[in-house]
Amino acid sequence: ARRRMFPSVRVKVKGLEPLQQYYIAIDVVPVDSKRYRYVYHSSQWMVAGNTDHSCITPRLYIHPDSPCSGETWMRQIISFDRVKLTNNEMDDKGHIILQSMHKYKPRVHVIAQDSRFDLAQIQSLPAEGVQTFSFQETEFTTVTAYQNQQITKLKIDRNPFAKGFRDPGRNRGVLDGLLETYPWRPPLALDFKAFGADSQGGSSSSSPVASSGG
Amino acid sequence: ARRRMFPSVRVKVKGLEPLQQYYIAIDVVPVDSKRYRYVYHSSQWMVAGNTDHSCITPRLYIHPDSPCSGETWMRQIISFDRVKLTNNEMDDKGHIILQSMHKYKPRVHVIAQDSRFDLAQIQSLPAEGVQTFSFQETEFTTVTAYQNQQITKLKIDRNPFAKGFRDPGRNRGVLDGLLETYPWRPPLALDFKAFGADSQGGSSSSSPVASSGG
DNA sequence: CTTTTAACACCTAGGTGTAAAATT
DNA sequence: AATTTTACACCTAGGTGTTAAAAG
Repeated sequence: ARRRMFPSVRVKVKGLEPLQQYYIAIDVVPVDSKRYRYVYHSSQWMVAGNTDHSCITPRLYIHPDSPCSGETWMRQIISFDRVKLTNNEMDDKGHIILQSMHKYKPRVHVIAQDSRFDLAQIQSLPAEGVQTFSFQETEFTTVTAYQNQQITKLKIDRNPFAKGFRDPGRNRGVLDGLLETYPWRPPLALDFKAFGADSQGGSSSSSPVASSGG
Repeated sequence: ARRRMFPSVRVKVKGLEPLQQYYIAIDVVPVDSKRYRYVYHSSQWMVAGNTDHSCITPRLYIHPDSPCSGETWMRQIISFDRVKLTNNEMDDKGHIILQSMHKYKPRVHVIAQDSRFDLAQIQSLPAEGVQTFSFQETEFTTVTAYQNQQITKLKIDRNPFAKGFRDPGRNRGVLDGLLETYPWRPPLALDFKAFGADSQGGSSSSSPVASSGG
């Protein structure tokens, strides 16, 4: 039970040293210690209990282009479209482990390569030389089955692997044309599916160090 | 015009420091400066001209598991099954560039990670801390179209992606059962296809640092 | 009852040899 | 004539939501 995160986190970075080498990584941290349930008739997530996230260290996903010069990182959009989420706490494939029915927020880390440390295979963040960014609009709620039909529609319309479920003809939403014109989706609060069957979350933005859903 | 190398080079390593980090890489060097042609009626390659290889530095393919501890490297068979060969001298994808109708031999490099050098993105071999191995039986001749029907048969029988060309029924050769019993193929001198249409070569062995075709 | 898992059809993405066409 | 390129059908490999079954 592991699926890619979709929409994926995409960022632009500025202000790096052009010749310095950097690793760029992503992790996903809990927003709170609450468990949520989706109330269908009011179309919103409501607190349904407590959970203790305190003892688990989030797994780091190193961008596959790492390490790379500041110049190269700044020249392109950095896309984390291969990040995989799982609800299996025993996962040994290095995927990001999350609990279903909880709220999370991705963080992007820019890590300057430093000869004092062996960053060759980073398992945890170094103490220095790290800058961390996160974006309110990328917050999401994990699920194993979609709770919200708009999410299902967004995924089917946007994820190339879900093409088989697209309704041919007049299924195109009002935003479709805009999204094809503007690669950066405007801030939206969205749920999205990620686990064996689901997860719910939103992602998109543009900022000093911008982030946007794929 | 780029294809995977098949059979792929597979090696076992011994004698590494268990806790030391190593990169393991492969490159392919010319066996001589001759151009060859295949003489069908005598079923052999014959010299057909000269070429100057002297000014080109072979490209290095770093094993995707790099860097990794000596302990981990020694515990598994190291397979280079994603190595891609091309005859395009302008290739900018980092694939290994070879000329058709020439003889080549793969080399495997074991590179100890050394904090004095930045091995994070190796383009060329460092001056120290490298051990290089190669195996006579992995020598091969590059082609763009198969010259030898036995090679075609070997590829179709052994390469999962060529399954569509397998002849159902009594197409199985005498070695098939053996090969399924023993993962290490005995030394064979073989041609094989690798370019837009072809390359010819063999690969297999068992040695202090063993190598075998996939 | 709510939530998770597993099998499934349907896709994307890419690795095969083939055969015909193009190149040299 | 020899060699290379291209389009192709046929595979492997893996990412989708769906659905029914399983689990809690």
